[in-house]
Amino acid sequence: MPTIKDVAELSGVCVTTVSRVLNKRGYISKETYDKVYDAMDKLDYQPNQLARNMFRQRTNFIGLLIPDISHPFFAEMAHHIEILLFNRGYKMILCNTQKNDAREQDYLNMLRQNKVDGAIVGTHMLETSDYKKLSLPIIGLDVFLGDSIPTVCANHILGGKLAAKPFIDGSARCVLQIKGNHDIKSPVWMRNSVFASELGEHNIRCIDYELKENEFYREQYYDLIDDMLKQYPEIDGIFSTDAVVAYGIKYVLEHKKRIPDDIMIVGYDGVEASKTSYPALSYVEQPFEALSETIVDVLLRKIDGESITNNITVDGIRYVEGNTTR
Amino acid sequence: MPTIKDVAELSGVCVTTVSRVLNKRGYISKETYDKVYDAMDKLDYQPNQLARNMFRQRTNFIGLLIPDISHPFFAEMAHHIEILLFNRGYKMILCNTQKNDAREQDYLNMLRQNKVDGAIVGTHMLETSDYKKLSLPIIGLDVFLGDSIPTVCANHILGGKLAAKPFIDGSARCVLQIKGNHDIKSPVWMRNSVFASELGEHNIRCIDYELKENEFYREQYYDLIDDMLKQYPEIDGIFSTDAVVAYGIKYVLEHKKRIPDDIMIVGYDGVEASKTSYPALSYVEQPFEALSETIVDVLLRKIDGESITNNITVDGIRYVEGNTTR
DNA sequence: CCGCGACATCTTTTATAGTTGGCATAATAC
DNA sequence: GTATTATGCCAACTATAAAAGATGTCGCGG
Repeated sequence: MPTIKDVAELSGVCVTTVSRVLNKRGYISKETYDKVYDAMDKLDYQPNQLARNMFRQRTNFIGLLIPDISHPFFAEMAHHIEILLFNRGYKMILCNTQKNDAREQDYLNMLRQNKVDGAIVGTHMLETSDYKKLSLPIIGLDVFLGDSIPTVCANHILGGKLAAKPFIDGSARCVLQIKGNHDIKSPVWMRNSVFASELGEHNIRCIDYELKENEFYREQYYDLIDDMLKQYPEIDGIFSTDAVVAYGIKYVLEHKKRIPDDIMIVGYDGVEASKTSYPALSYVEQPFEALSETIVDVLLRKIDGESITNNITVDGIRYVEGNTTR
Repeated sequence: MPTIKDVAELSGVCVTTVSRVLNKRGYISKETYDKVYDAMDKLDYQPNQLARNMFRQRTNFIGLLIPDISHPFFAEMAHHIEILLFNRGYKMILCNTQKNDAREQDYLNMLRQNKVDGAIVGTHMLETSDYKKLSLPIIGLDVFLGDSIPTVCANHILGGKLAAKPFIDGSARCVLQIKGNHDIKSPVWMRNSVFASELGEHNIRCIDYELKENEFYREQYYDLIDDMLKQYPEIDGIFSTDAVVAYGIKYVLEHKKRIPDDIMIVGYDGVEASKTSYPALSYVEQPFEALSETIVDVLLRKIDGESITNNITVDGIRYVEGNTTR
């Protein structure tokens, strides 16, 4: 690989002059400029970013720490975030923690050692103090990581209300709510409590099932729904994320119950699965683009030195009516 | 951020000794070793990888170049690849090209400039020469990138045969095959030609539709199926990737046709969608784990200097019988 | 026509944070 | 007395950036 030195030699100037041509700094004569560019073309020279980064003390790398990229919610977020970061000159290091705290710690150390400029964190098994001491611009995606770290999330209070309404309007009597594992401190659980209390106000029974920490493998969702519906045959509604209710629809249809007549189903998120289901799923859609824009915007502002510590709720969550509700 | 110098001062030894402790090189007494580690703990010291990488001339970074992480096939591959890379001490830079050649070129330049040790490429809009001149260990994931770059893929010839069999066994008469855009040089198209010729041998008509270059937005699949089924009402079978046939099932059910009695459907890939569909999809499953293992293994061997240029077909593709075939 | 400042152009030097090799210098062990 | 262990010191090295310095040219006033 040619270095700036090779370019300097070939074009007959000193290294600094080449550097100044590259960075458009100081005075350069047209003649020198052309000579340098000719040499760079001839050598197919690409400046070494490692050296640049070392000097500049910044890398334009951003870490994305999530439990699992194969989960559609995170894949969708990663998709949008990557586009926005790319457009603003940043590169993304993908870190899947697999909900494993050792991996999470390893990745955090790696990110520090590699001097990433910032991180977007959508998981945490570690203590908030572990994040605080990173002294790195961080944004929490749907997770609380401590006082000084802003959390960006959709309006999950409204989300919970929107999800409850079709069950209320459709006169449900007993709704199964399958929730994520609440050991993680996250604003998304708001939707679960709001959902339950909204139902309660209308005297609709709400059966809560909280997924265990290791119950995030999606193959387990089907069996879980089987268990719950056998234990509570009176259930006539299911509310959970798209990924879970996708198995719910399959289960209900396979057991010859009618949707929405016998059982109503409402999803949360608005990923691919909600668009391909038949009957068409009624779901609460998260504002993926707005979330991503806010996250990237706030993170880059933090990187540029702005002090932002307050949590941010992004508007745009909405209910999409399908045929799984009455 | 503390540097190796700070650690040296606090522990009362010289920088060289700290470096020796860090890299387990030369003679170090237990006493010094402990002193240095104490100081590192106190300072919360993390070695600067930029400086290390610069000296070592390698970064342990791998670029993953794919069209779109929100596509379930790539999300699933990325998931497995990331785990394998992490376990072997490598980090992943995620590069979504969005099937845009300018972005692809930008990303390739970035990867060179940042001195990644290698790349896994699952897309290409550029010329093979653009990849060749990178002089970087690269593995093609389901794409041909030129003579010197090995391509890893599943056995798509067998895949095509497996996909055709249920249509033959179920006495289909006219099958719609929706194919990806063939402008990209890829071994996956083998399945399409094998599929068509297998059907041909049994006098089953095969209507091919090739997606246009810009027709990879999944929202368009539904309308496309609508068009095709209206144009050819005699169609009694559909074969395409899971992502496409997910919309196919929805469409067929919405139009009150019966699956598999009126229309048989077979998917390809074996992503999440194939597991949640009702009726349960019959599909050809790609060996995601074996593919990922081979890709990572071959790439890391190339990085370690082995010369590997031959393409590799991974075994393990199989047909999973569901209820969308007779 | 000379002196001086302003400006253009390019070079020298130092810095980024770590690794490594060579060599010097002890102390300890056998 | 010599081999081994342990550590320090210095310089060279990775590829680039930038502050400071050197040199040259030009215009203008005296």
